[in-house]
Amino acid sequence: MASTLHDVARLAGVSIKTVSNVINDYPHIRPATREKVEQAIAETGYRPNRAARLLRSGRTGLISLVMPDLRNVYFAELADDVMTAAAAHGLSVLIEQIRADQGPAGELEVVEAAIQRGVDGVLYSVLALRDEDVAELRRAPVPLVLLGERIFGGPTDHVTMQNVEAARAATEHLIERGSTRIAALGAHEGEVIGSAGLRLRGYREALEAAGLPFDERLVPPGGTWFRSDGARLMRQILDSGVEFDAVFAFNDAVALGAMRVLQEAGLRVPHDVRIIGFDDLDETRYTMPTLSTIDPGRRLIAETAVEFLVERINAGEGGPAPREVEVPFRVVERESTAIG
Amino acid sequence: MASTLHDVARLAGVSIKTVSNVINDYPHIRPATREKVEQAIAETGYRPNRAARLLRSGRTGLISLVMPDLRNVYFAELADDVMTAAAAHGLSVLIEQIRADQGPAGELEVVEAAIQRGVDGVLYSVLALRDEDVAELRRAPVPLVLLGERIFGGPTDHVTMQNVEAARAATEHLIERGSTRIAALGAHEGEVIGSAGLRLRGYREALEAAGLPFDERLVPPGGTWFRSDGARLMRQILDSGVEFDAVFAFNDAVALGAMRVLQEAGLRVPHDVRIIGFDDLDETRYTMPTLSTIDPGRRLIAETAVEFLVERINAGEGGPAPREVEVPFRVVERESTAIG
DNA sequence: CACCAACTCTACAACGTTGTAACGATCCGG
DNA sequence: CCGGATCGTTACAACGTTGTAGAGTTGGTG
Repeated sequence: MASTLHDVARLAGVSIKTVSNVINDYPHIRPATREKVEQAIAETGYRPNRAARLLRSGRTGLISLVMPDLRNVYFAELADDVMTAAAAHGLSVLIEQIRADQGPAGELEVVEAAIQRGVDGVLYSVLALRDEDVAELRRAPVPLVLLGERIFGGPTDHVTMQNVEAARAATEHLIERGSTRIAALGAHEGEVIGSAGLRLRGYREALEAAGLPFDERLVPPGGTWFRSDGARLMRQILDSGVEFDAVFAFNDAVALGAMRVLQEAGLRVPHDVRIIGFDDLDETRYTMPTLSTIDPGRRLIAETAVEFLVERINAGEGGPAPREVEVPFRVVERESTAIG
Repeated sequence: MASTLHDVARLAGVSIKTVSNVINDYPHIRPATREKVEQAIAETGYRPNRAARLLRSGRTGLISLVMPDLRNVYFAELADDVMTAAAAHGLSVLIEQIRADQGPAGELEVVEAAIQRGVDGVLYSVLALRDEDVAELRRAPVPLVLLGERIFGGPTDHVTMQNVEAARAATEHLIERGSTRIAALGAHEGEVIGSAGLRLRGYREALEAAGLPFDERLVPPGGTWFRSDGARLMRQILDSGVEFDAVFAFNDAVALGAMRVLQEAGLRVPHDVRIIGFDDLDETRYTMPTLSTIDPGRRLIAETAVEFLVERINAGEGGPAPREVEVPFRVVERESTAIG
């Protein structure tokens, strides 16, 4: 059985409060007493009971991270970044996964369940939530910070990447190198405020700015952004016979799936088709060829979001007005978009 | 402010204990009372306080999963499987990461910290722990189940893959196809009971059985099994000029890093060099060429481990003697080891 | 030397929950 | 219709910790 303050106090011949004071560095303690207590602590192997501490302070030391499937490497890396940032604040992370097939209602349920778990706060990387669902979040009884999507004027803090600008930059990167028929892989039909919608917008903006036409046949909708989706969509385009000389994939996994299909079809990257992804996953440095991509500032997103959440937790009810932060992105040029 | 049993009790006009009884499905409650209480719970938005529960009863509905870096795709997929299995038992999973540079002492600290969090049990996927450290685990005050490594006669339940046998089968797979100079990537110098040591043993057994010599130059030590390690080790072998016609990588990430370097060097897979990995990651189906690998039975490992842990948690102090389970593996043949 | 301030320590009450023991009410068999 | 068993509910204590209030001691000042 683990020892408690009582055991230590008995052994040291003082009250439990004095032991507590020693542990919490209360200033007014005679050196002799402190030493006695410290010896008793060492002797009993006392460790403070976390549950009791938390009960007293009303905290759990736990935050939830609600996000899509960990099998998606981007989110695994995000989870890693969040856990590292949380650990720096002494927090543990409870991960709750959203499945793509749940839809907005199911997704809100997961968030709800995460809150029910009894955590100090929730980080929420939106997957399918729509603008009109956001109001639901207002009722959350714990601090909530959104990651990764852009929802304007929401009731919560919000840390996001520059989806539109980055997608535009990726597309421009291809255009600058001479590509004019650029396929976009990963669009979701009808979606506007999700990553898919925003990246599609960036893509269209770049085309427009360059005076290039938008061709629906180059933007087949559908997919959950796994490698297999990239492969499927690429095959679909090849089979359709539509002409193209570059690919902007909405994430790296899709890009890699697509690249595989291109190579299988005898097309050379970047000679016949240039391709750029989005996310800057570790593995994009080791593929054949290496993949150009967008570094969306994932680590900074994680750190900022945890920072905000901790602030909100400490602030209690009040706190600053909802903040909206966009972290900077970077175009990472590698072999898959080289000229020639 | 979050509501408590007192608030609910006041609203429902009963004692707090009755509310507690309703929540914990105590059988003897009048339907009318139950309904009153449930309505009050809904009205107040009451959520049990985890810390108080833990303090009183020692249960939290939380288990820890201590494991290496999520960036390692194998572990991300394992975490997913564990979370799915845990959810089926109504448990939430707290993930704690071990860093490779922490060493055994740091690793035990993470396990210790995980226990301190106040969880009902711990799943522990060993990274650097050595045989002599295992004794430390005996003192764990909560049930603990080990995953993935083989440590004989430990004090805990243990669910593992057939590292030696699978590695041997992978090597034999290459030998059967005519390879005789097989490089092994991912060995850790001096390690014996970790995955690296066991897979190395399987490799050596296969060579021996086939009457092939063991050549140290084909087994460069070092690495944390990321893609970059595979690339580095492969480059090292190429630079050394030693002859080889096949590669057995100790995991898929290493295999993919190595494959990239081979192709860069103008070697064709499988024509010039055959290559097989280990883990059966999703992406091995989409690389160019597709990667032959070992399916180590990851999902079954996760399910079995959670099963064992739940049993131990419910059994309390006693329970069955420590169990040792090995799940079956499978050689997955793809393009990278084709003949010709 | 009286008195106030600072120092050192302690008793007690909470935090929110659940186990224990016990209460009155109801039901059943004889 | 009485006595014991069961039902439905409650008061109280306890889990291990920390905040509050205050007691006793020491030291310095007028």
